Amino acid sequence: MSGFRAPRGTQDILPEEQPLWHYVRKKAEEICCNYGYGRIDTPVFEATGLFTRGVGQETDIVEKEMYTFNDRSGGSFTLRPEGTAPVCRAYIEHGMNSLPQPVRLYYLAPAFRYERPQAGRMRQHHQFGFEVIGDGSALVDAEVIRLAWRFFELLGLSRLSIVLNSIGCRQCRPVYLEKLKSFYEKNTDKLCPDCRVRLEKNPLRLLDCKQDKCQPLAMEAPGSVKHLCPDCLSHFELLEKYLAIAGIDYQISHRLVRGLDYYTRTVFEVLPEDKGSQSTLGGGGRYDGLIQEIGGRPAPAMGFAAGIERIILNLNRQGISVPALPRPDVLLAYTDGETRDEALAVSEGLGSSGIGSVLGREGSSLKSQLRQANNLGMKLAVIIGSDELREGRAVVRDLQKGTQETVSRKDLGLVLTASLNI
RNA sequence: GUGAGUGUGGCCAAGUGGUCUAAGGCGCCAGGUUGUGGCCCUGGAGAUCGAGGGUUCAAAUCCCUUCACUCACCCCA
Repeated sequence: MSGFRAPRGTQDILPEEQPLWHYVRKKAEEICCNYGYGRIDTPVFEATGLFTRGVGQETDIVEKEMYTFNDRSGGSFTLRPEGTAPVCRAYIEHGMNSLPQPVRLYYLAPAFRYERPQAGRMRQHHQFGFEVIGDGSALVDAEVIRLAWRFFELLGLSRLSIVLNSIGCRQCRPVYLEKLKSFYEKNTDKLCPDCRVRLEKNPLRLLDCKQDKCQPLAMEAPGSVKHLCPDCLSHFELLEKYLAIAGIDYQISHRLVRGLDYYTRTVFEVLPEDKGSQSTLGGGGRYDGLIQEIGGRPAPAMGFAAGIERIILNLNRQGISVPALPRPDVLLAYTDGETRDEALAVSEGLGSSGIGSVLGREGSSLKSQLRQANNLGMKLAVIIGSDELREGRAVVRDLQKGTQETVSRKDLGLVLTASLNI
């Protein structure tokens, strides 16, 4: 094993894995187009401040996971750790608030976080996400959840579930957090060490602690839904109604909180049945304050992002097979320099009529070229030897049936098209 | 950042102090007469046994260090 390897937490996606990747991306684009979303691609790095302000100074992402560097101008930049803030930046930068609202955008892009890799967690991973900006209606919340759900359905994944919660807004959340803190303060002796820190720093996180000793407390702790202000409550009730109409099942969990500071009101996740660690397939929520936070005119928004690596993990676990990618079915074999030149010309000719082909390896015997054809899984081999060259013919060998015929080279395109059912 | 496990040719893998200048399988390459694959047969290429140091007459095999990978915690997609 020689010196260089892919950096820790990154991976090469080899040709044999590409059909899965292609499948997921294609389904994502398909469904987004149907729901009226336009694709957006943003730079792989952004000004660091976009994330420290947008995602939140207190989050793990900003505190310890960002790939930040200075370029030669001295400016500080960061490899995108998540997709929402950049999309919002683009929305503001391009004046999309003067487009008909809401604006619907989706993206397929890599994201980078400095973490210890493990199953389903990479330093470079890939997200499929979509955002609806400029409409605060619960109808939009329902739309994002529907789209997320229908996407997984379209992929063929089954036995997934949606977990839903509302964590309130600037008005009601502080009140709720006080309630939560006072509940936990009465029970500090029953908390794990981590949770004692959380109590001060980020009380919401107390709720999703996985330590056994914290479980009972988290179950009993006051839920945010019971402490929503009237506006947030009616928003949440409307969302439930819309989801019911759409026929989407979900469970409400007051223990669902998400790690990014920008969420308001609705938060949700999509989980597979066999919840291991790092199992969340995707998550999202409403972020009504983000656009303003990063310098835009206030605009409500709602979005979702899924991890493509985790999707593929689950496609594999559920044994879902995906279509193969197109590939040539013909190998052109030859026997010497002159026939090689002719084979090259034939390959070009076939290519221009839409028939892909691969030339046999230079210097290989005919036997060896046919072996190559077999190893490559070719359906047909076309053999041009000196006899064929002289007579204006070619041998078309069917590698599956083991039969062959000699045809005029003028007709080769037609013969191949017929045998390949193109 | 913390904890555990693993590390022998592209892949799987035997070997736990000398017979290892490392078995076997897959894959790859080539041959099995005259221009023809897939099965079979034969041959070939390919490993400083993750790296560095130590113990020993002798180490892939023991000790130390280090790196990487895997899994889990944390957190998230």
